[in-house]
Amino acid sequence: MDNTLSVGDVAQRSGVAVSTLHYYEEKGLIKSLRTQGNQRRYHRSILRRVAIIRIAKQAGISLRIIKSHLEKFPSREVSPSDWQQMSSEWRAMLNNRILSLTQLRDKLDSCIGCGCLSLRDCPLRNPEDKLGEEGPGARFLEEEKPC
Amino acid sequence: MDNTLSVGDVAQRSGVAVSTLHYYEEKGLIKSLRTQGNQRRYHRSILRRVAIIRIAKQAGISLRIIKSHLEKFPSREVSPSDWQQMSSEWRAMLNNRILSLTQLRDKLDSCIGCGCLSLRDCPLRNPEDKLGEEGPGARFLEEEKPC
DNA sequence: TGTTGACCTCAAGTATACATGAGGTTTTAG
DNA sequence: CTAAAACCTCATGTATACTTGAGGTCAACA
Repeated sequence: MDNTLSVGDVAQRSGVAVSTLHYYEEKGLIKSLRTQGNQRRYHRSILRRVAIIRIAKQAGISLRIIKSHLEKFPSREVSPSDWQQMSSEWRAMLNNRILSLTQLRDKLDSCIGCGCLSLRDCPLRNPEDKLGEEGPGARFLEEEKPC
Repeated sequence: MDNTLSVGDVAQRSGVAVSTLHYYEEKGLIKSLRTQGNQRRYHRSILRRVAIIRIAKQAGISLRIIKSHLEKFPSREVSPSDWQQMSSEWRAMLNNRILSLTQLRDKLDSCIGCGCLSLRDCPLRNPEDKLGEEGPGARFLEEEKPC
């Protein structure tokens, strides 16, 4: 009761499992102090950190990316302005994702109209829609006779 | 050249790898006829089917879900009206996803304003935002002192 | 002080969605 | 007809994000 938190405490209060906290630590997203007996103890700021991780995951951001953002604040507590910067970056990622999905949906609509999937003309065939699959995923689609 | 397609043909024309087609077949999303020599041969309608799978995946729909939709048209060719029904169902999923992400983004915005993450009040802490994680994911978050 | 619940590490398992490679067969082009 | 390209199956590997379990230790309460 020395105002540090055990894993169990953090698990309960943050809503993630103990095993998940172990995992995050192993992956370098969070850190812990240890008692004499080697048990994890956390500063209260861990809750903010874990909340950030949860939020980012909800937004579909991978742990790898989240880690790279959090690494800017290794042990130091994440300040409001840090958070502000991170969240505005994530906002951009979210916007991209939303945009892609919206475009896809609208294409779907136009295809409901045409009922075609006539691969040559169907907007859904457009290989430019990558939807967040980064990297050179050079997909090449061949032509197809109209339906 | 009997107007059926080999896996290689389908791979090239649909833009998915041969191993992926094998995988889809194993998982029951697609089917093939076989030559005397046990090689896969596909009807041209496979291209539409694979296109649908690709589109749905882009929308973030899992193969399991895609399969369940495609199972309504086991071997029969997917007709325009089938496609219309599927795509309108997927449109709804897309809309949900877009909505969740948009809400998350807006909450992010309001949190940029407050800079807080004061877990009790922060809208981002709201455990109702499940963002497509179906099932009873009963997350319980404990309270936290405001920042 | 005892014992029970919480905690530790490390290995292995789970699920998704494939890719890769070995070892062997089939098809096709010249 | 022959050789290369394409194909086959089956096993194993990869990446992400964890969970589960074994075997053992620590801490808090009565």
